[in-house]
Amino acid sequence: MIFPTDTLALARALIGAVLVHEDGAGVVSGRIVETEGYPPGDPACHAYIGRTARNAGLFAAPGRAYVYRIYGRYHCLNVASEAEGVGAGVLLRAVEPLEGADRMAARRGVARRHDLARGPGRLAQAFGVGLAQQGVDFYAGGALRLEPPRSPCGPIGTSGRIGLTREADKPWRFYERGSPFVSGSGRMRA
DNA sequence: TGAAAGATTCGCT
DNA sequence: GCGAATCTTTCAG
Repeated sequence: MIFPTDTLALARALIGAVLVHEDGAGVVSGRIVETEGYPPGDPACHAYIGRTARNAGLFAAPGRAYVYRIYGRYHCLNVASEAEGVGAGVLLRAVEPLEGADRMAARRGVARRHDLARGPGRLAQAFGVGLAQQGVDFYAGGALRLEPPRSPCGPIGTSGRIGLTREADKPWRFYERGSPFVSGSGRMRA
């Protein structure tokens, strides 16, 4: 497999990789610029409390999609990692739109390119990803898939994770330095 | 059966 | 920059 199974290694490797989603109307794709890792045993990980109906996707084989609803309004897209039966994954937080930016804008209702997929909920909405994509294999080359970086990515930075109330200080957030598409500046929370 | 918390976003001040 | 919206899942009694 071109992507590692170790959670944090995967989170880093995904920076610069390309997320592609083909739906009935066309292709949307984007270059991943921000991720967060949720390793096994992490108190902030959904799987930490044990396997439930909701987080079962995290226990799937590496490379499977785990989609969950947050705050009742939005979806977040994750990639399962480690091994089947282990609850861990990587959250995709932001991408730089490549193809289909106009379709993202239509779905999101915004015109500014850097606002199309900056943030987990926005990313899922822009790509048209929802619970229907639960358990999809990113490595199988299907409608929803991950592709290797098309161009060398810039320097990668790390920081504490965003939006968490526990373990937020762990440096398990990865992002491309200097990219205007990361959600880091301007919307950090304590 | 009831109550609280959560990996967020949008809108108004 | 700060506070509200919104609903599913999970924990407690």
